[in-house]
Amino acid sequence: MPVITLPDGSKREYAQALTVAEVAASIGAGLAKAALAGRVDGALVDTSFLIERDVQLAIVTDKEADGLDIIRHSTSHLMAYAVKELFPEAQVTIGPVIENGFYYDFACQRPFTPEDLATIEKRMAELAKKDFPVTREVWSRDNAVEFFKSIGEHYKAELISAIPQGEDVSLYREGDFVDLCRGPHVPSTGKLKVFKLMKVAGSYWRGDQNNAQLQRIYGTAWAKKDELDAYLHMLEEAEKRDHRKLGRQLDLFHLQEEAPGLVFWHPHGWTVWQEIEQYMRRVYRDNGYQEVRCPQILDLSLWEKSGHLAHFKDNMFTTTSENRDYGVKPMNCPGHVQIFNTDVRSYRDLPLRYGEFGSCHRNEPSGALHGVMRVRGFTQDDGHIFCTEEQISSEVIAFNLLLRKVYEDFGFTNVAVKIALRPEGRVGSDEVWDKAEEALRSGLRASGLEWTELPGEGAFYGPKIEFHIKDAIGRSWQCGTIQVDFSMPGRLGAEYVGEDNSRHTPVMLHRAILGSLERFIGILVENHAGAFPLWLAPVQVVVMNISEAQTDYAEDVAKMLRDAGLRVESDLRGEKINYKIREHSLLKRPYIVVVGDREKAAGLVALRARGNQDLGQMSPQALIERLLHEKCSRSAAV
RNA sequence: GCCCUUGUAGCUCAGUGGUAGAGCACUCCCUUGGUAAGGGAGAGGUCGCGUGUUCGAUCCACGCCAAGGGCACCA
Repeated sequence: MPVITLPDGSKREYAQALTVAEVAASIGAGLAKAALAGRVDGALVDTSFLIERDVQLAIVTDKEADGLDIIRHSTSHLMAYAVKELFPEAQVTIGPVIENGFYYDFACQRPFTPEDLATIEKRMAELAKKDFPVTREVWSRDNAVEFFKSIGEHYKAELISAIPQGEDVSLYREGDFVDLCRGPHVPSTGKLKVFKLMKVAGSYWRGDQNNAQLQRIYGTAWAKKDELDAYLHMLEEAEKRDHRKLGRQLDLFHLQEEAPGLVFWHPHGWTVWQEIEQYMRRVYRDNGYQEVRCPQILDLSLWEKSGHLAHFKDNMFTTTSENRDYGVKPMNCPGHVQIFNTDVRSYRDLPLRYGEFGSCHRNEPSGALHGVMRVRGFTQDDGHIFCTEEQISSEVIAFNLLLRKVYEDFGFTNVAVKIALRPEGRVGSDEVWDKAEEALRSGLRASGLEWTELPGEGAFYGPKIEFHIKDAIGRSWQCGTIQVDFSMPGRLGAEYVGEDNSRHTPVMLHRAILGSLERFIGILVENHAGAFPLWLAPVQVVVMNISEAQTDYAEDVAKMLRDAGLRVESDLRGEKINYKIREHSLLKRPYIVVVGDREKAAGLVALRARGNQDLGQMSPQALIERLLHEKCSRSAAV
């Protein structure tokens, strides 16, 4: 007779086998009502699961992450049910849980419109209200295939056919709807109360663009209404800090039809860029890199040799002159190798590090473009380290440290590390890949970092470590990378003379900290919602007069600040002080200096900081000291 | 590249088969005001581009371009 151990350690003995739901009911009516599923010896099961032996059991409710996932999963089935009722010709495929919600992919001739979403959502609410029991059935694989074929669900039949013969599959039934699913699901549709369909999109069957195009409907689902509201509010906030919107509002950059994926940097945006570039230039200098600059176009034969042409022909811009074909540089590495090759290098020269603010062009697919985050013309803080195999580990360790320091200076501390391993299409033998992958792992181990591994995601010439940073609203972006490359130096004829006085091929490490300047600035804009820390702010302080009588004094103050190296704007227009303050506050200027008769008479300034902070009066010298200190510390407002 | 949606003034957006409208921004005038919008006047648009249907197209149809949301891709 089963003895059930609950999460608090208490044990309950029952006279006979019983379901999770019955255990919940025996504990209390409230819990019985809240029960969405059970966790039996760590495995999630339906509330209908029959317990026949001694187990550890937890009743899963919407208070925990697993419960919410089950709600989301069941909501995706509910949506499929509604779609099948409204559009019987649609075929169902898969409908997994994702962050904050779920989606379901349908094969359907008729495209779903935004209006359809409202209709589907309404039907879902009706079906939920009917509180259909959601029941689990176990079928043999072959019967299931037969069944789905018979009801015209060919995608489902294909999915089940992939399951090994002889295995059973589970089907879930709610009302008139049956779907293949591993489960578990909520006990009845009435548990699904808080959901919203978000958008329709295209997708591919099994994620392969050679397959049929499906229609995906995304939805979000929550345990409580206020959680949904909070989520929708968060999305609104995210929209407000969209870099494309802020880029226009703050006059940082623009894009236009004639130059898809190419950025026009305006004076304010370029100021931010320059500040970052100068900072990174110091990083190069202080860490043993020599800055270089290579041609924008190179004879196609070089890209053939490097292997880039074979892999990325369709994504390269080319140009022709006097019967010669050139490739616009999509990468800086071959250029750096050319510089390396201009001299006989000794093992004593290694590691040799080159850095470049490398302007690259890649003809990205039109659908991939996204503001300044994914563009066709971009600039990498690209560096290449020529070294020996033995030096890889120490270089990886040093790079790690450096990257963290840089990210911290920009206000990013949440860094996720991933290793992308050998892809299917690659150059080099398996032994070389083994060596390269292990070199990266050992570098991370030595740095004391944790990482996750991404099989198949590496570059064609080598594995890479990727550094992803999280912005202020929790989105993750890949920025930094370091990649081991045993192939390209050999392909491009790079050599050094070793201690043994014979020639060797160096290892090449490709590395970038920011990734692309364009993307990094986009992330910075969104992370700070346009309110740049003082050292990056395009305009650091605005000086304004209250009336014409203080124009000269305001100009004097502005000059003092400018002479101290600060980026100053003065606003001496004959507008009311309220109006001017509002305008510059909306532009997120860090500091506003106001001078009226009182300040002029006393030789002082009144200081106002971003976020409605009145910092009172002070002398221009004290102001300068304060701002210079904050600027150098790179911290947010002191 | 694929699917869906969108494209009207500098920006945000209304609108109509009979060659267009608001708010903000802009220019000028009045106001010289002490910490987030003072008042008045004015200027500003080949309605993304092209072809077709029509007596007539910004509106309808088709094609193209670009953007947005996804998918696929990302050296």
